[in-house]
Amino acid sequence: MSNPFLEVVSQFTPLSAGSQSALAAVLKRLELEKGHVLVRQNTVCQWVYFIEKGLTRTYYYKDGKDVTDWLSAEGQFAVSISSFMTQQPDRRIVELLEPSVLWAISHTDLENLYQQHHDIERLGRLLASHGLLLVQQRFDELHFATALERYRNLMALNPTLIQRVPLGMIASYLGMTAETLSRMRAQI
Amino acid sequence: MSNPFLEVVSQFTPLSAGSQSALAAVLKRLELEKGHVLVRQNTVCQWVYFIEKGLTRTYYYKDGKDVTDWLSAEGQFAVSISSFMTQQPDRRIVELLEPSVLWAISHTDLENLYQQHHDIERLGRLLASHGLLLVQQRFDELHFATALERYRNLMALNPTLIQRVPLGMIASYLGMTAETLSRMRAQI
DNA sequence: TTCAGATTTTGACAATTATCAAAGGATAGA
DNA sequence: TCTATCCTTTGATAATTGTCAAAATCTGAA
Repeated sequence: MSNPFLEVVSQFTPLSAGSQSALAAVLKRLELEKGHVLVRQNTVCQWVYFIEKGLTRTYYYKDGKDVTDWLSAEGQFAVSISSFMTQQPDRRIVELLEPSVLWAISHTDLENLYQQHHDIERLGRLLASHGLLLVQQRFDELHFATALERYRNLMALNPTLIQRVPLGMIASYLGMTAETLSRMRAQI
Repeated sequence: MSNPFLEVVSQFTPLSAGSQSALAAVLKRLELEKGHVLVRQNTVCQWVYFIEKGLTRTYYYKDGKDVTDWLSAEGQFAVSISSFMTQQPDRRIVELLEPSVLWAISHTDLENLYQQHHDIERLGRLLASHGLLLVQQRFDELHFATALERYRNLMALNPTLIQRVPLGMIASYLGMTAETLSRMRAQI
């Protein structure tokens, strides 16, 4: 199994040879430069992207201010979740923070695969469940943690992100201003 | 289709007659009094509950303080999500805020149904996806909204909750203290 | 109906975090 | 190498929200 996407997802559930080749047949490999926009504002997200190499940021504008919603790196997925799931436009923008190698599947292809392969439908369920847990973890962190606790948490769980992503975006990701994060970093 | 659970879930995806009866065969109807604990602290959540009538609260203790994580009413589900999905103990407690009529499915039964019925696996995927959207909505709200915005949002989206749930729990659900919510309510 | 206990409100004050502004550093292209 | 631009830091101040305490109100059981 030479495809990194198949390697990662088969850790969620084993896939039959047929399902693997059906998936491989619709996967598109992309090499894109830093700054490339995967999903434009207020459009329908038609693709889900698996990151072989690189880094993506999902963000939106709230009252004119740039809010970093999500960051994804190697082995993870980048997508405007609500838009992909509902096939409705969404304010979320997905862009590359680094030159990246991605594997893309279209919504249409994925729906067809779900219809035809029970094990791929299962994979979809497990990936959605896993995504739910990730969002819940971030929600918990925001729910009653101080700015310092949130920063410490990120340092513990994902220290490399702090080196790869500009401070202002990390701050926004953590729900605080760049000034607050800068001060926190100074006093640790 | 006289089962309220089947009526609601069939809005996500149509189920074959066989899948419907297989689901009906493992569903257990429960009538429980207010205050009943569905999921105890630090135990594995073995059941997912569909609410025909009533109201549940999911909460946990953070630094000795009671944090209301989620509220579910008629037509929704109550579960300690991460515990149910991972089958690991979790700090979340699920209790009834009102006398309730519930339909329960065990994790084991559900896994078997997923194996045997592609359309139930699909239902699971769609319910997980839908849950993901709900958590994401709450996350967005917490991310860069003020306490007043969050309260207004709840009044707009779910005004009945405010009448059915004690103020202190609503405040915690919204990520603020009871005093702050009380003051907000006074000045509107 | 009455009362004990729980919940909500109000007040005074403190802590946290945001905002605005300006200075200091880093970075990439000419 | 130089410079324009962007990013980060620092300072002063303001706004928001939390904490602690006490009073007011509500609720349910005897």
